[in-house]
Amino acid sequence: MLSRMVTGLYNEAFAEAGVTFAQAALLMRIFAQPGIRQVVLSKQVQIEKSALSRDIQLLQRNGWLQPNVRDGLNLTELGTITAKRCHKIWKQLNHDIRAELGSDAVDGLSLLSERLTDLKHKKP
Amino acid sequence: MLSRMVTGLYNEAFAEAGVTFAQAALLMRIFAQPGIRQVVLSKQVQIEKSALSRDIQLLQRNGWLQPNVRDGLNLTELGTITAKRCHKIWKQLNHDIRAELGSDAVDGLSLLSERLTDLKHKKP
DNA sequence: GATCCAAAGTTGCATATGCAACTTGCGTCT
DNA sequence: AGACGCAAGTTGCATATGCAACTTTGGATC
Repeated sequence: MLSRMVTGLYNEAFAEAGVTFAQAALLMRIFAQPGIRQVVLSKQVQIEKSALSRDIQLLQRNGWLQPNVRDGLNLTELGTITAKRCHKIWKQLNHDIRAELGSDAVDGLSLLSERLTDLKHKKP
Repeated sequence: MLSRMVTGLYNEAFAEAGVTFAQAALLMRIFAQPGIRQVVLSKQVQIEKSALSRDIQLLQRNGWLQPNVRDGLNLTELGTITAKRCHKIWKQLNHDIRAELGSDAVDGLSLLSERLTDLKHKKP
């Protein structure tokens, strides 16, 4: 479906930096919020805590995260470099996508995302 | 991210019929196009052939698909019933979602999807 | 008819994800 | 201090997915 196509595009772009899309998103957020806890992060990215836990372990294995994970997440130097690289790719990618698909379509997605998040906060 | 939320919603709805969102989509398509080949289906739903092959095996294990898969996919009676049930849920769900998120947002998604598909056809 | 090829399908290996059950650790309450 | 409990994290089990390598199969060629 749709998400498969989008994810495919993004993964392709980030492959250059040796990371997947999901990993890139995490790296950038940890970069922006050093010492963040898994619970908080999992809410931000809407990933189940167990899934996140595993993604984190993967980042660790790749040498991007400092070991003592349970007291907050912190990047290694290598991780920091990678995060910065990801951010550059990310900006470029967003730019390209707006160009290719049209700003209106992209904004539509953001709108949808907001409304969904609102729902989540009201309903459950 | 976004797709996680959406997928979550859809899975929740289809859980009632004992199927996941992905499985429901396949069942409905096979219902609409009996005897369809995996290659064709994989293009329609934009799933890699290997992933599809496994999804198909799963449908078989659940007793929804007839065994001789390599000569075209056909539902069993049970599968047909399930597919119909899925279709009902699907219609309901789309209706609800338009109501909750607004038709404009949903239409925006469709637009995006079209443009992406166009891209796929031009580029590669 | 035997051979060989390209397309279809499957399998090995890896990531990403969710739910439910379990573990751990820290703080509270008595 | 000691027992208890909740919140954070982890682990078991399952689906969903992609890429690359392999197998199978139905035809086309000769």
